[in-house]
Amino acid sequence: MRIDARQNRERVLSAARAEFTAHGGAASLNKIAQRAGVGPGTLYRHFPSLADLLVAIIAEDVTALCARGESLLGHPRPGEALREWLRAVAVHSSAMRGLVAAELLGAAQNPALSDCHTAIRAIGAKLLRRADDLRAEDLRPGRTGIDDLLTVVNAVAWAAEQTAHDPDRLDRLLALVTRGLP
Amino acid sequence: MRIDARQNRERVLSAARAEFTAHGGAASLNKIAQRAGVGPGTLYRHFPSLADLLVAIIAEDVTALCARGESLLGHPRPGEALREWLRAVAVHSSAMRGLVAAELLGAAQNPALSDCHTAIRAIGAKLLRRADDLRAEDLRPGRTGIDDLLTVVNAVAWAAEQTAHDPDRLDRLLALVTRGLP
DNA sequence: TGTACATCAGTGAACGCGCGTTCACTGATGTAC
DNA sequence: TGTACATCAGTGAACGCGCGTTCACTGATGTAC
Repeated sequence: MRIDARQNRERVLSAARAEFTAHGGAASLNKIAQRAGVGPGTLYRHFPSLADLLVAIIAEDVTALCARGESLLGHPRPGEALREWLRAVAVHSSAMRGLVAAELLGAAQNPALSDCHTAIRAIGAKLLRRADDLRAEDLRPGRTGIDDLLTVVNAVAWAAEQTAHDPDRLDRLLALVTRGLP
Repeated sequence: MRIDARQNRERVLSAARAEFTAHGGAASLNKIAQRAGVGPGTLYRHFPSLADLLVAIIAEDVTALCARGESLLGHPRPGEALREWLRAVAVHSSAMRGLVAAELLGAAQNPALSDCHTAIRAIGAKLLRRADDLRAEDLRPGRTGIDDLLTVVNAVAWAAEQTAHDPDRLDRLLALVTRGLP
């Protein structure tokens, strides 16, 4: 890829993050291009659809999230590891006015985002199983599955973004929601 | 109010419910008018802004929700009463693709919706306090407040609407979230 | 009860706007010699 | 190393579209006599 092309791609991604953060899902592609200092045609050359743009933005974070999860698999206290990772998921999902949470929950409709969702789910399932194993006597059919757990974490991440900003709220809601976990 | 005016008002409200249910926050006022069989001017005469339309729709449900809460204050098992009412809140908030949940969480920005939010909060606080009182020995500074509780309930109601429809999901998520409540 | 009229709700074409998207043209980059 | 050229990224005016919103006009309703 040509140097200027790569630079423009980065500038578009950066502008898109800013616009999505400012306006959530109502962000405009023309304004993203304008903020990036490129013409709309340039934006389209790099990202044929809005979904491509979102995937590119989200994918970077998801990679980091999965790496974090992998390393937490070696944490001496599995329950704590799970909570720490769920908090990282929530922070990630809070981005861009909760747009990330909304997209990930509806990821089934979008093949590219679906990969992100699958990756998160996989590492989350490992962390949850490891935490569960420590008290195997509690294993019961109805124990929380990773899908419901991630759905709830995404939900509170989104909710925390919808109201006036309160720095402690996300942690309070997460505590409420993960109460009863190993 | 003239008879035909009242009929049109009802038809607009009904069409709006249908359009919001189909398209969430992306519903179009012109299409609502079209579906109702009235001109756009008629819609504007009854509801000068989209917020007015939403408030009118939501307010009806909120009234019923508060009445339900009041009657549940006489329920012999306060904890069960609280859960039952929270489920009713969740069902209400799920309406229109989660738009109701989103609006109620951001209600602070909208005076009219804010009244709905306040009414719900008031009856919820009563139900929660009644449930808490039964085990007063557990009263601790960090016990869940009604605001966080309602936020979480709205959050899961919204989340349940974002994904493919699974009739059991809402109840599972609510159970997860209210685990640890009196 | 019947009729004439004033009121006000309803109409819908039309407006301006910003959106997503296209494409003929320009020009910078990287390469081959 | 220097130069000529082919490639392909960038440009941005322009398009069609559907949106929210307006307003001069029509007509139904309810009332007064």
